[in-house]
Amino acid sequence: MNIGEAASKSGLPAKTIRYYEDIGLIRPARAENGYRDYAEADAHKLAFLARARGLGFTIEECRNLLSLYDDKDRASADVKRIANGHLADIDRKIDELQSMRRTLARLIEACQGDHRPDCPILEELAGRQPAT
Amino acid sequence: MNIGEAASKSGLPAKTIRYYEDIGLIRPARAENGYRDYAEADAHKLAFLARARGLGFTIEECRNLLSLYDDKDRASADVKRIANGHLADIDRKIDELQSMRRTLARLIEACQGDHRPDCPILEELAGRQPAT
DNA sequence: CCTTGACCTTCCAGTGACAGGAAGCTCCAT
DNA sequence: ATGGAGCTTCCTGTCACTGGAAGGTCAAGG
Repeated sequence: MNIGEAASKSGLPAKTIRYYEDIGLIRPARAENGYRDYAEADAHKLAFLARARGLGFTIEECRNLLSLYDDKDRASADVKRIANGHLADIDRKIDELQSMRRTLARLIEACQGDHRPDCPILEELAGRQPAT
Repeated sequence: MNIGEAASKSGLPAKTIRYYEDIGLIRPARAENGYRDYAEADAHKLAFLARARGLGFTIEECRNLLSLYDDKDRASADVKRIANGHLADIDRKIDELQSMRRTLARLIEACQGDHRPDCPILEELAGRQPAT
């Protein structure tokens, strides 16, 4: 199948699929006219990549997951290790965002938001210690 | 003061401070020897930027916040609007991460993580409907 | 047979917010 | 005079794409 069909089957934009080829994630055959020619297995891998990326795995993690997917002698422990690493990344990001959220919400709460210039948000950004 | 001192006062790397100048966030004077020469007010602005970036504001939001900071006739409503927009961004990111987290944690839970190849994580990425 | 338009190809540039490093200048202390 | 720290500019790379230009290919309709 051509890239357009692979794109609609996998849910990835054609541009992205070409990019994945550039970086060596997938290697489709070529038809005589030079068009990329995706087998069903390729389309499955693309959908696999789409789901893995949707869970936030990096491209390198995807590369590793894909090679485990291809390896029928893999150990599930290897997959789990990658997933646990990614889970830890996610937890770190969530913590960071929640910390930002708390501070920001507190400042917004304290700000009148009217026509006057006085603003606790700017004051804190400017370095004034927040009122305890 | 030179860039090194501005860096240690603001907590930003010198590289970052130069970058901020490149994109027009801050415009320090220049000494006769060509060195950047930061006034106290510049150092305060850099610290302001460091805190705003630490709360996750984008550079463009920082640019707007900084111009409000400079504008003694600002309306606090304008600051609050920017902050609320950013809060909404943060909430969206948190939601997305938590959704990833839920799926990932469920898959990790289901995976034995031993020497055998059977792996619910790979199965779901490969498109098998998860057992309900 | 010709045209039209959809689809495909490659290549180049830009995104956000920096970080790393090379080559060279300046300053201060010894 | 010299050594080293600190400063300068400029170029490249990061991550994961996205947009666009210029041009080749294919199937349908006139």
